[in-house]
Amino acid sequence: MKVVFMGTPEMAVPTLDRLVKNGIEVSLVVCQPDKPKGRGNRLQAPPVKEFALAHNLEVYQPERVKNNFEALEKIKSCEPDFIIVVAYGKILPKELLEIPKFAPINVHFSLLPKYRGAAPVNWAIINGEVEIGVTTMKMDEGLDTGDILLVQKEKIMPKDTTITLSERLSQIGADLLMETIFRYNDITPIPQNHNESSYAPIIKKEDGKIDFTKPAVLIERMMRGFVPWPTAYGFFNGKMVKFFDADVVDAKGEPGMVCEMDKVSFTIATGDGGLKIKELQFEGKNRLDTRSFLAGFKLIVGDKFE
RNA sequence: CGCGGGGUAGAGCAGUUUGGUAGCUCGUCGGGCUCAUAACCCGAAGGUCGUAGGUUCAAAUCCUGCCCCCGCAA
Repeated sequence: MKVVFMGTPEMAVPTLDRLVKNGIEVSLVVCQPDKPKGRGNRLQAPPVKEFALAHNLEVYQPERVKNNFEALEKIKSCEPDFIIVVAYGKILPKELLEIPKFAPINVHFSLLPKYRGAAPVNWAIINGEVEIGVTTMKMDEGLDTGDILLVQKEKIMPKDTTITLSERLSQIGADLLMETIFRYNDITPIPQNHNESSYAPIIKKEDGKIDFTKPAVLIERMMRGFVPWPTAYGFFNGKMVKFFDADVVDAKGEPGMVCEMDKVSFTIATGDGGLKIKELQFEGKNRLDTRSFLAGFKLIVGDKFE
């Protein structure tokens, strides 16, 4: 069996790894171009590229795939049985989807038709869902609208973050994809019920900004759903503060105000309930547990986060 | 050379502007107290102040190179 793999971030790596380990011929790995990242704006290779290079797979990083004759020809020349797409990052044109002998297959990290789009894991956590999953589908031209092949559900645990949940889902996705292509001829594609669809739009920096007049339960979910980026953040004396972990507790007070404090923790009042902070990070500082933070920071009851 | 903050005891910080005794809140160890506590009291150990040079009678502090960490922007 011969495939072309298209994917970019960490979450796509386990599936590629599984393909290689199962002896599938991956004749081409397509991912987004290296982008300037971090301090110094150095170019950084996406995780899929790192993996591919480490396993001597050919890597191709077109700026765009739409109206890109070269890209089409390059993929076509591989004569793939399947094109496997896991979090590639771009909508793929019809001409590309028609290339593989059997089908273009997408591994999507939600229970379709719910949470179509770029950030299903983040939004599922933020919305307080108790269940998510992985769906493999036969791709069409729409955004995650293709016919469903296989589905695997997964529980969202109370302290799950996008990171912990993504790790699990990416492994589940790898298994599910293998099963999908091995059993492809026995699987009957099921059209999605488009009336029940919902979208998980791409996350913006601003989405992570905490509004302390909102309920504590929602803010706590933001802390888990917006990692590793943009994180749930607020401000203190003009400095950005990121919050990573908190317990929802009973508390009353002006939203944003520190309403309770001891030597190891402090509680911020919100529009409904309080947040007993357990882990946070001030701009320019390291990420700290609250106990360490309070050892060196003179915080008092009445101080206000915005 | 994209912008900025930082590296001081096991942790988190102050001290650097104005060079001159190593400080704070914890933790650790020993002892005491209490029905009890991430409580309180007494005592102790623990530092080549990131690193390499330079200036100086004297450097955590001033100058230069290098290493590492973090926030922003993209």
